[in-house]
Amino acid sequence: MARYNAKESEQRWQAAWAVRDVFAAGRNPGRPKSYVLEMFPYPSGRIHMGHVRNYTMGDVLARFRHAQGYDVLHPMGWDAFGLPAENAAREKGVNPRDWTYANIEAMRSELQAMGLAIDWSREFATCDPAYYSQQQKLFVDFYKAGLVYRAEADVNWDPVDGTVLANEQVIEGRGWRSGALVERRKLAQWFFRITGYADELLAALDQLERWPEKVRLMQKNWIGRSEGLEFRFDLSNGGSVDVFSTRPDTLFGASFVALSPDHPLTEQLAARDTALTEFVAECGRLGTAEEAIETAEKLGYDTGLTAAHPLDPAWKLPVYVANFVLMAYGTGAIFGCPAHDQRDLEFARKYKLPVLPVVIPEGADPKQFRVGDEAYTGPGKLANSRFLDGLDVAAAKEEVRLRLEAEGRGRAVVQYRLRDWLVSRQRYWGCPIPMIHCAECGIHPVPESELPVLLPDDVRFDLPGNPLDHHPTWKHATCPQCGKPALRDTDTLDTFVDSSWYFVRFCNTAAPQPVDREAARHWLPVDQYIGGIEHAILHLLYARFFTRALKRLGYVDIDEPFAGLFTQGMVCHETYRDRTGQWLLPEEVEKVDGVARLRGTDEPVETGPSEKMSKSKKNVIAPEAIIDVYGADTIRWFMLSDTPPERDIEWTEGGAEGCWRFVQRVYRLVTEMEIAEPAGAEITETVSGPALELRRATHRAISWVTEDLEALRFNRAVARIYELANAVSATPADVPDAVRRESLETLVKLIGPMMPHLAESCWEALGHKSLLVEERWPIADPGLVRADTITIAVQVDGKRRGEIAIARGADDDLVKASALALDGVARALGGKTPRRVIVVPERIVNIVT
RNA sequence: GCGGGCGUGGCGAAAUGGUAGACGCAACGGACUUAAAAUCCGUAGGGGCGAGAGCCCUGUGCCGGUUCAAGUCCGGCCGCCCGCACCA
Repeated sequence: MARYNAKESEQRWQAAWAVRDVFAAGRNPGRPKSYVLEMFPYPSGRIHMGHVRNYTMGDVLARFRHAQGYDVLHPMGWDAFGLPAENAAREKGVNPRDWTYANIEAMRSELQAMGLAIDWSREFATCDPAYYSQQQKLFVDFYKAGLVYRAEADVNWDPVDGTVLANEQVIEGRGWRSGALVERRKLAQWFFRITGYADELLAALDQLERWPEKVRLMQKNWIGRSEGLEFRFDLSNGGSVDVFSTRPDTLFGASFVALSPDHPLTEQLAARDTALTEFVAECGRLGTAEEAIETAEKLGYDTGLTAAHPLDPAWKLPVYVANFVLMAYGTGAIFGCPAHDQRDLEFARKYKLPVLPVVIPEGADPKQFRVGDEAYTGPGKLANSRFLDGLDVAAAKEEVRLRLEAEGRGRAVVQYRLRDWLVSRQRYWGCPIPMIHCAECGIHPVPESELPVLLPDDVRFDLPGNPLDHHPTWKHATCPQCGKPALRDTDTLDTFVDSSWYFVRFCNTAAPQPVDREAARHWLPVDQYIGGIEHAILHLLYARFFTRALKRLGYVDIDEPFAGLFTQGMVCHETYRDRTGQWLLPEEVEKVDGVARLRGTDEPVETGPSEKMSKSKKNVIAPEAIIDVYGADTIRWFMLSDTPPERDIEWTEGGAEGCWRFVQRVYRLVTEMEIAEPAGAEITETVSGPALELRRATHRAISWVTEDLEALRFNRAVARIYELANAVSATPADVPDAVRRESLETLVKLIGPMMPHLAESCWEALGHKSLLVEERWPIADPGLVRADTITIAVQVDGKRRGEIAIARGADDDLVKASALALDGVARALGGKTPRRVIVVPERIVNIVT
């Protein structure tokens, strides 16, 4: 029996594709283009199952488009800057660059072993000077266009690692690597002005029709737009404070003003008030951990100041410092209206402040309406509010706005939750920020003629802090303005900057400027982007911002980088523990009659739920090991089968074996069915019976698989292919060879994008000299997709009582008569006369009594 | 708390309002084999009747509704998962 040798075949076909350079992104006049991209990997050292799933899906789409006659751009690169390389340097004494490039080598060969249809000529790593030097040019362009600015900001400072951390690197108030309590520090840092695009980024979400609704919603919430009024309270000390409110209509329900502990006025007051200083420190200690926030009591400190009500200067409100007021949102100060805001209510109850309802729900009596434990936030009519009484909420907001604007005391503003993007990192292994600080004349960009600013190789990692900063010579430069000695910026850019435009660079990786405008115009936007949901906000939002900024600078002419986005699910596996509770690797466990034991022993093993593969729980399977045993096609087929691509998939040994069996089965089908008809023969005769059935199954499969691949429903495409394989297996011997050849060649072509090596071997076994990868996608014959005899169910009162086989397009009366003639129908009717017979053509008959 | 998603056989799952469970995994019965593996054929939601062909009842988290017809639409519960979270 012919056995398919995956290892041999895969190497052979990968070499054949490379020789013909079939995946080079060509540009042929008249052909449509398709840019297929998966999120590029961080070169951690080994590919994992998540990569395999991600790149398999993208590869299927790229190959499918290629077969359909598109010019396909399907590139690969490396998101190669970042902390792990530097940590490896600190821990193992290796150079971050050597470590990174060695990892890239290892991972590239693993990806190549998967047989990906990638244009490797466009490969680059973000740590290549050729890439980051272009990024430095972009940074300078951004700076000149006012898209970059430097400002003092409260940042997360890790005192052990001696660096700023991104918000996502702070876990429960501690640095993710050092475990040290993160401090808040005021530091001068570089920011990208993403908030300038907040409105555009929000509005354009509606146009991203081929994005998951979930991601659009997450971005919408993250941007967090709210409209309101910003206005001034005059204080008893002669000063004033601005507040922001989305509910200015409730102004007559105000009972206090509250400042953030970080508000400048708080600082000013604390300088002369040690009790306040202590209160502020206590607020700081409570931290930002989520549970702390959830359970934290509302705490306030009465400053002793009063604020004059903006609509009645005689009315004085107490001014508190309150722990729940955030400096980072609005103005860092609020007015409290306890009746209509839950937080304000809790605060008012604690400090015995008035709770006056000013919005009365429909039907309630303004004199009777009271607020208990829950603030009323719904609609209603204003009351207890002087000239606002009787207005609805919207009208009252408008009235208050007009009054305060007329007095020059307030203005309508739009607030966003989104903050500007802090891009400075006190780290070595990143793109140096090309700026020079001159003590004499200020901050200047490095002149273009002096770019790139290269990372030095001779750095020490045995000292805490930023290696660039304590390098003996690197930071010393000359001021481009006045020529005096000056200092380089020793910070590097957040690695999310690197990944915000790599997809643009792929259009022409050799361009001497950041973007080859002509190539970018041709290939962009990315038609289908595929990656994990974990990037729903950060990377995808930054890349959207970057694209708009690049457009403003004239580099690209699109607003949105990714026309289609698909977020795939995670790869999971059961977890195992031994008697002492230690995690076990799957290969340390064997199952005998469904009972898990430590391999080669009687030691019982506790099997846990299927969870995302992770090193900490040891429930990982190395793709390399699977490819080694079964080959790349088997692992690819597994990733596409059974589970819808957006859901989490569970890796099982049994499933992998099933896929392997199918690989063998297809090969057997092709090699064992003896076909006299030569390759390329046409079906000339009209066929009937089983031969016609096989032709129908073949063309239905083409139609369905094509639709499913278009919609990225890989699991359904797989099921359709199994159906076709089953139909081919069941073919009687007397079916003409030409028909059998058609079904087998179709099967092979449909499998092509998913299991490309197997498909090439089968194509060859069918007598072809060409490469399957250069063949066109099959086209279904519509006449064969639609059967001319169809089976429809017959119901009596909605219950199925039989079925009839009838010609497509048969007259309703004939359908009705055939249905009524069924034994089962007569039995169910039991002599009753039908009141109605509903015939839905080609669907169903329902007889109603 | 707010927002979103999901509940279908032993498991992963299919199903434009129209025959629920396609397809796969696991399982069971049989064939082939000295034996095993591989392969092939067959069974299979649950319950019942029948020698059998087959027939009947019931079934998509729970309760109700719309409809000739509901896994699918509507209302109300229950459970799980994800995101955000003192955002004024």
